[in-house]
Amino acid sequence: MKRLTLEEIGQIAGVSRSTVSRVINGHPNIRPAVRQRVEDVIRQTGYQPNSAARSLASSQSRVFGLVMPSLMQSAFADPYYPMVIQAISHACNQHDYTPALFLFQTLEEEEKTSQRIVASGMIDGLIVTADTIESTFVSKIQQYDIPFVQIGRPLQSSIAEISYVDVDNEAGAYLAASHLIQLGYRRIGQLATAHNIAGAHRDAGFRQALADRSLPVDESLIEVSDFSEAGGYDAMRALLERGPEAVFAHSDAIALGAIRAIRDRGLKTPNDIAVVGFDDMPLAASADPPLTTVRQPIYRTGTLAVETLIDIVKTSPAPARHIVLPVELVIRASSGAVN
Amino acid sequence: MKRLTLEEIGQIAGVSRSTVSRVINGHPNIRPAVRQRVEDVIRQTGYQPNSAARSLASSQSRVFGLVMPSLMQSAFADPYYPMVIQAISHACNQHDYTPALFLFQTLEEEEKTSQRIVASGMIDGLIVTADTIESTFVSKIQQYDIPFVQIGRPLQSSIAEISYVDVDNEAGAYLAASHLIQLGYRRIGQLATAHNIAGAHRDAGFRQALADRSLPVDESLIEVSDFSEAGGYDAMRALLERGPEAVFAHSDAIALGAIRAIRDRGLKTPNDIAVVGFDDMPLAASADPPLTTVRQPIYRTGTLAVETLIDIVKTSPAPARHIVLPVELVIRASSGAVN
DNA sequence: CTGAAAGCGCTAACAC
DNA sequence: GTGTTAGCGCTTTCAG
Repeated sequence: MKRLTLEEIGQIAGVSRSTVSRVINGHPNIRPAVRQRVEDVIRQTGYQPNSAARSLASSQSRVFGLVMPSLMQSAFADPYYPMVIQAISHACNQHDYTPALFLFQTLEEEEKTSQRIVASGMIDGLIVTADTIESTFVSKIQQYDIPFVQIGRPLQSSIAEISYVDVDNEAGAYLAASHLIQLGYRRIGQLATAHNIAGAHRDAGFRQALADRSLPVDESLIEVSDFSEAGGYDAMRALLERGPEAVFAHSDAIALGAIRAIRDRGLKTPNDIAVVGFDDMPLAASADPPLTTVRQPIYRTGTLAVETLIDIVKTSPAPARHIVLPVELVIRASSGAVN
Repeated sequence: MKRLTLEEIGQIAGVSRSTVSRVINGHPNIRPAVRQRVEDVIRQTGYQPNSAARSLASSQSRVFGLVMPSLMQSAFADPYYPMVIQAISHACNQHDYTPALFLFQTLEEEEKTSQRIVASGMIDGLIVTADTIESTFVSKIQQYDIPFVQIGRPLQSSIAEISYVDVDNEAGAYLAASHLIQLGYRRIGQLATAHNIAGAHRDAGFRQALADRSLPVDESLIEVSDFSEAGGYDAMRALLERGPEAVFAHSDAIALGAIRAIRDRGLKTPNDIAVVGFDDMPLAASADPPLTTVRQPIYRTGTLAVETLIDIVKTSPAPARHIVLPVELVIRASSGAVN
């Protein structure tokens, strides 16, 4: 079962290799009868073009890199990334692209590997999830002329020239905080995430909601957490000392940790302290109590990242694309709005 | 900043392209002075060989495919897969391989995409996590002559010719059950996973432990669950009707769900019902109560899968490699062995 | 509308 | 030890 070549397919079909190539690549101007014949041979032989030869001749690999820079390992505990990855994988399959995965655990690994991949022509474009403020990865790849889209919003300083797909974190936080305010809570805390841009936006939305009702922000009611359940637990324990009536958590995992901390303290959610999360992960609905949360379209984010990248690759050079997806508030029991 | 070629590097260094190629590929028999000169030029220019040309000439892509066949989406909720992926990614980076990710949500997607990748020569080898008994993916790729290793044990029927990396599920379950028996529990239940080979092995180990103490297995104390926390919750609720004194759960997520079900029923772990899990995920230690569980080396599994595959690719054709990693019982509060 | 021919950038005999 | 040369299998002008 030796692998066939274009030439051989041509021989069988009685045409030249150029014609076979044209058929495969969907060129117009092929006599229908010929096209038919060639397609039949391809189907019968199960022929698949050699991808290395294709890349070499066309300087297109049809491979996208999916990059998650340093320190993502912990974040991997959050189901957010698995979900994005699934979406990206599916979209790539759909469009005959192959997603290559690059996770970096150290800066050294990032340096060495990224150098290898961007310069070897192995990759047509990059999807980067670089939400950490400190990450320098994006500014590094900007120097190469490889197309890329970022998931999450870039730093303000370079936002104009970078394509991204993000959700409206600010509006989501605004919704969450407004909801709590409307329910009558006043001492509203925040379990916030630092070092990431989404967190900054959520914080801004939160503050805006309070400001719009002329409510002061009590800085002592803001605790910083990582994205884990355990982080939320610890942060909430600290916050408990200062007697908040309600908290807005920057992720569902954090919110779940907070609820556990509240329970461990002998208090109840939402009766004693109301909780709102962010994400609307599957477990939010089945939590105890079910979690009021800001739903963000995670899967759609991944899909759009791929589609945007394809678009950029196709029309490059192109102006940067900026996509911000809407979010919605899902009201459940944990905020005290429903029994 | 046009991309350089071997030829040009050779020109700069004053040697032929072959010599440069030899230097890059670490051939012996190069005059040290020449090697030095060439390496300097490469470093200074930041030259990276074109990977398509390399693949074409050498028929080696240095890309591995990481395949997760159908129905994995739900399993993705389990932190097991993210952890394996991280390990694989890291090991690939280490060895200058690129991991390409293939998740399949439908059989059709699996069919189309796998056909494309195995036949196009884009991939040197495959790492397959096909633990579902029903999966036909492995038997399909066996027909191509592409090297692959499976994570988890293959079906008995084809185990001889397939390379795999697995953990000793049977021994782990045996350890868990024996632990409970030694603590004096007799009505020991199981929250089992169906349709997967690891689950079958864990079930076997569980039964063996009982058999070795001449204890009967009460089939009514075995409930089937999926791998999620919610699944464990539901299964435990059902099991509660039949009054088990202890349960062995097939994963930590399931165990956590079970503990929640026990608590919701107004009972306590381990006082009323002891619980043992499997995996030793990070959250097992911080659970309430901390979870007694069987620790399996997930990260190591991924690393070994890559290293085994590299070994196979290098020495192909080669006899199948069978690696079974040991597990250990981690005793914490949930089994009632420590206060 | 189709074929011939010239590469794409590299590896690997084969010479010397 | 190092250079010369012939492909790897495809895309893409250029003819006709």
